[in-house]
This record gives sequence, structure tokens and C-alpha cells, in this order.
Amino acid sequence: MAKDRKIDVVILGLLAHENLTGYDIKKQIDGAISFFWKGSFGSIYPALNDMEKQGLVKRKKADNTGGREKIVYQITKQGKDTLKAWLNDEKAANDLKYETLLKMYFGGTEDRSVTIRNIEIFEEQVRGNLEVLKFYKENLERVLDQEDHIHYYLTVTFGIETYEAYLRWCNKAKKILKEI
Amino acid sequence: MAKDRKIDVVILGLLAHENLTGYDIKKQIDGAISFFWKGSFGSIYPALNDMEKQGLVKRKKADNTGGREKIVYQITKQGKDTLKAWLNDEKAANDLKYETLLKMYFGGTEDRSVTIRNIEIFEEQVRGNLEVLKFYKENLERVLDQEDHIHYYLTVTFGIETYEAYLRWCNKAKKILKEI
DNA sequence: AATGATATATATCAAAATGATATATTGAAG
DNA sequence: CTTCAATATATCATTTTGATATATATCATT
Repeated sequence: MAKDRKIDVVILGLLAHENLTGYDIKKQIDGAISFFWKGSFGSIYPALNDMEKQGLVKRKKADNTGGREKIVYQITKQGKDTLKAWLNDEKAANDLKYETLLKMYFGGTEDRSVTIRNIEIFEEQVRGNLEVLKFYKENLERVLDQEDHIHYYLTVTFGIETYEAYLRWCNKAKKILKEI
Repeated sequence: MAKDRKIDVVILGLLAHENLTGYDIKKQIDGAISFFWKGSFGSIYPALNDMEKQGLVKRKKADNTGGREKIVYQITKQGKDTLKAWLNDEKAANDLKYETLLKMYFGGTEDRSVTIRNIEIFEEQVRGNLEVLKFYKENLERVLDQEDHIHYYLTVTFGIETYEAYLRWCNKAKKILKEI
């Protein structure tokens, strides 16, 4: 059936804002996006080649003055249309893959201290991520006048709201395991 | 490097509780586990064959009296050891893949009504899921005396806590888009 | 000026997972 | 007595990950 490759819209979304190399795209995905989406070189580079053939992106004239090879991509009209269609499509796959919860679910065969330890590890991860998101939020609040920044702000507040919920759950869960 | 196949521990975790067929395993994954983990037939059946060769699971004597072919799997000592090692391993990959958030992040090129609509679609999904989880929770609260049930309860309360946070975010996000 | 470490940059590959499809049986409803 | 849904296993193309290969650029230290 083909064409449910999600990396395409991530690339198009980023290129809608500025021209980028595959390497740049990876860096952006690893930044503010990383807490709700991931992407590897192994999917980015093949997708860029493919999307070029489909006319969704094109190579910018190589302005690499002497330097090493570097392919800067630019979104095309067709690419913008594809992005628009996706944004207006009501389908949206929202998937959680939480190994920590698997360990909760299957933890009944081990001592409770093991489950408590797994909660504590998770808690540490979450605390670290929450700090980063709060830092992003503060910076964004100073520049909310730009349309794009409001959209980035939405994802950041989502992250903060959920990570705070995670921390509340960690406390409740530890209490349950220690008391019941 | 191999052997980072996560479906293995899901299967082992389920088989630690009772003997199951591949089809049963799929049904269980699609049940209470589904909101934090997914698994398809295309990963389950090959994994079962593989794990049998590795001695992690074995086929129960076919007690299919006349009926159609049906392979019931049982966990082995070695399988239990693998499960134990995984539960005690501090590594845990917790990944969100939320297309709705991608649409938030890249929504700046479209009219705000598009982003609001995407939030509303997400909100509906979440409300539905939350109802199911609250139903699970009520049922589990009646049987919390069993060790396993406490562990299932932990995952359910996680789901409720986060889905309620999602709904709070939906309201805030809509307000931001309508007011700023 | 040489060394070494890190960052930039593209590409490919094996392994894992998804989602779809193929095939066949069983059981219940009309 | 037939049709439909549920049970049951298996396979395949496509997508993604995570690792590795390759090579240049930049920067601090010696």
C-alpha cells in the first residue's frame, strides 16, 4: 500500500520554515521535537532522495564555496501542498511506547523493591526532561508574538503538563507499593 | 548487534501468568496493555518461533481434541530468567510518538482553526480512552488483594493521570489559540 | 606545525516492527 | 444451510531504528 511514511511530513514541516541539509534536519528533530517524535539518519537520507524524485523537495544550488559536499534542500509548491493536506487530515496516530509501564505491568513476579526502583529511574528521567522543557517555555514566552512560536509553545506546555502528571503518578505509585 | 527485540519480554511477561497461543497474546496486548504498548501478529509469531529455538518458551502438548491447529506456549525456566533480568535492568526506553503534537508544532502555516480542530479530535480520542481506563480502575479496585492486580492498577492510574493532564492541556491550548 | 578530539555530513545495512493480506477452521445467528 | 464474525497461524512489503562506514572541518593542546 505504501505512503504512510511519517518522516516525510516531519521533513516538510521543517523545510517549510527554512532550507536545511539532512544533517540539519536530524539536529532539529533531536531538539525541541525529540520529546514527542524521533527520527534517524537511516530514515532521513533515504526519504530526502525519495521526496526529491517525487518533487516534494529540491536541492538548492550548491553554494559550498570550496568546502565539503553538503546538500541543502528546499520545499517545493507540491511539498507545501502535501504538508497542508496532512495538517488538514483528521487522522493522527498517537502512540506511547513506555517500557517503564511494561515493567510495572509485569512486575508482579519480582519483589516490590524492583518496581519501586524502576519508578525512581523513570522519575529521574522525567525530572531532567521537565527542567529542559521549562527552560524552553521561559525562552518562548519572551517571543510569543510570532505565529510559529505560539505553536512551539503549545507542544512545550503539553510536555510540561504531562511530565508533571508523571511525577504525581510516581509519588502515588510508590505510596501504593509501600502501603498496600 | 541483535537482541533488542522488545516483543520478547511482552510475550514472556504474559506467559509468566498463563499459557497462551499467539492469538491469545495479541488479544491481551490489544487489551489493558494497548494504551502504552502495541504488538502485531507480524512480530508475535516470528518471535514465538525464535524464542522456542532459544529455549525461552516451549509448546504445550497439543490437547487439541480433533479441533483446528492451535499452538499453546508455555514459559520455560530460561524464559523466566530472561524476564527477571529485564525487570532488574535499569534501562527503559520510554517513547512518545504523537502525530497530534507534530501537527501543533508545524501548524503555523495554516489557519488557527485547523490547529484547534486537531486539538478537538485529540480531545475526543482522549475522552474515550479515559472512560475505558476509569472502568478498568473500578474493576481492579475490587480485587486489589492479589499482587498482580496492584501492578495492573499502577499502569491504569498512570493512564488516568496522564489523560486528565491531556484534557487540561487541550483546554489551555484552545484558550491560547483563541485569545493571544 | 602536528596531534587528536569533536562536530559536520552523507550513506548504507541488519534487525525489528507495522499493517496488510492470505488461508483455513469454528461457531452462532438468521 | 448459509453467511458472518471470531479464531488461528503465517508471510510480506514497507518503515524505522540503531549501528557502522567514510570523509572533511574545526578547535584546543602540545
